[in-house]
Amino acid sequence: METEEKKIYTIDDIARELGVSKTTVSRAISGKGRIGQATRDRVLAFIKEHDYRPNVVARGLAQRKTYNIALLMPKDYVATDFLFFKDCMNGICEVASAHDYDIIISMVDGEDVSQIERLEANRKVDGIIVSRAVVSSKIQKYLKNCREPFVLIGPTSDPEIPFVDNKNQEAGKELTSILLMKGMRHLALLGGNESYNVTGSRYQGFLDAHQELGIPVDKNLIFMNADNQLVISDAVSKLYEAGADGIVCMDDVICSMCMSSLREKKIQVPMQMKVASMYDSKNLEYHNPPVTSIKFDTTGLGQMACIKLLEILGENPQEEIKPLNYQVILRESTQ
Amino acid sequence: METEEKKIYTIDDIARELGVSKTTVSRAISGKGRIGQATRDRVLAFIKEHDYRPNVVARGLAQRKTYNIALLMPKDYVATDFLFFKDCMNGICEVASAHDYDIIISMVDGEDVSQIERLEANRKVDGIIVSRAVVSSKIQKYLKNCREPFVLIGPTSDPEIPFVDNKNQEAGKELTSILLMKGMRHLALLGGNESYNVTGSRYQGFLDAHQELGIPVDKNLIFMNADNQLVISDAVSKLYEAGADGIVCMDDVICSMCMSSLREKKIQVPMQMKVASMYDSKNLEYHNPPVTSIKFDTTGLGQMACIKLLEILGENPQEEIKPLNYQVILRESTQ
DNA sequence: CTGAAAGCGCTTACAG
DNA sequence: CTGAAAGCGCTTACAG
Repeated sequence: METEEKKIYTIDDIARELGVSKTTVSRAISGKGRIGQATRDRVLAFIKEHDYRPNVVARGLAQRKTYNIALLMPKDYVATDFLFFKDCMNGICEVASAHDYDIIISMVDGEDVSQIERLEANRKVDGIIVSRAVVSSKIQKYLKNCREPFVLIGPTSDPEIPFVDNKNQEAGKELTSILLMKGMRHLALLGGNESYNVTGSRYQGFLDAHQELGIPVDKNLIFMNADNQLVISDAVSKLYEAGADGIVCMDDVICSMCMSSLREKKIQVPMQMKVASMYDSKNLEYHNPPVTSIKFDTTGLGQMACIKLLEILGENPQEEIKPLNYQVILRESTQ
Repeated sequence: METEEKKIYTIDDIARELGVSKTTVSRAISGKGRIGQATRDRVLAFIKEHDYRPNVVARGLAQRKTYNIALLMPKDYVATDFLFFKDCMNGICEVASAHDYDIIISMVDGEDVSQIERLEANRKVDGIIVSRAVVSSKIQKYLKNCREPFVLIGPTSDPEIPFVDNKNQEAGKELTSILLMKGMRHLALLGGNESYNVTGSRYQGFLDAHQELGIPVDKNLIFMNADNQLVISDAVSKLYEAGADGIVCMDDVICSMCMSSLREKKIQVPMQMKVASMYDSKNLEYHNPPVTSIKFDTTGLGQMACIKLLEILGENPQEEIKPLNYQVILRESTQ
């Protein structure tokens, strides 16, 4: 009686074959509404036997949901961020699919909001996850006027915006503490752009460690907005002359530039200068020498972002909200 | 009269306000079916004025389409592939959104087909693009039994499967030929992971060039699975001692690691050793010296994959089907 | 050229 | 506990 090798059942087919109403079938599947145990079992058995899967799109239309989540990614990003995005996406997809949501990706070109407009107009998603590096204040402002709920990955200064972020301050403190405990007394800091929140958090962690151990911070060894080779090269010369015994870099890119400055100036690492980074990347692992750094749980970050969004969407994610954690990895550069 | 600041119109609202039937509105929008010019203009004007956008999900349900395309990505991939996936995704998304399709990503873990099963069961996509590195024969077989149409990015030996691919073998042959014609006679090869198809194609290109020019290949200079700094460093020492006069690296990451090994060992490029890469990246361009390599049009590859799938889905992509090409860029490293 | 009606495959008050 | 009916927002034969 089947037309093809494998018939796709609808809820109507099932209702007819079982001699019940489709209301009943729907209830057996969703678990909502009262239904007799016997009836439910019959329906469920039939469904299992015939491998019936409800049409998610039709359900979505009736419920005014899509079961899709958009992930905003930057159209262009530097190689260093690759690991971050991959791990993050894995985390997001994992929890999304566990809740039968799918991820629609949208590539955002700089501050161009046209792709976001399109997303909103098409109404194919229930919410948006905005990944780090897409988050400019212009984009944030645009999103707030959107009707779509959203979650940011990365810091935000706007208290109304839900976000998830790494424990930058705690991690920065821990890394710094370890260096201090290893005996360094004149730590320099190469900080990133001060307009980023993450810069502030990491800086604070650096200060916290000094304070806790009662070791003074030498302000002359602190260089913020060190986001290009020239500034860094200059800073490295100065801090070396000022007698620094170690350099804490706020991220892997700064650290790479710092390492090549040191190489250029023939300052030996770790003999003449220790180096550590507050953000890990494969690069640092393979540097010569390998660089001590903090490894964040990026997959976990993606998971948390998705969980948070699902909560906003009214789902009840069963996943435990584990605090995001990190590891300090001590490599040759601080030995 | 509006409940919210911005009312979302449905096709019913428009029909009512305009005193026509929703059939008419639908026709004005879709352009299908006969409709008077005057009526159409009225409808279109109203739509524009009120910024009406049809509900894509509802349309999909009626048309039995989803306007979604799945992109299968490997859950884990090495750094080497990062640029490839990014560019590819950009190309795919570009074409897709020009045709009002969205991309749903699905992370495939090795040969685990459960994510593909889920995609199929949920019926949220009209077709699938399978990116390189996901394509195992097991996955191919599974997909052929799926009801979803699909296109592969990367090579396949199955003539029934639609695919797009870079001309890896031809390009590898061309690059190698040029080096041989420049007089090198002892070319070493640093190859990637042998489980990837692309590794085989590039290796074959390397062999083809030698064969065509009647120059023997020295098997002692061939190192496969050279995907980390240690292996590469070791290989570089060996091939140098074995008298190699040039190194062909299968991709940009291998090449970067190769270059830093050479620098460490104080082997001068290009004086003592020529270096070339079978896959370009910004890195290589900015290396010191800049490295000769093959530049593929990866964005174009993604575009073609999407165009091909859209054709299979019965769309009429206006994009021109330009043959995928590559450039050999000769830089200082082989001079 | 235009419209009433049925349908896509579900959900969900409402009534019994 | 169960079902008939209306509805989600569209499309598309069919009839005029």
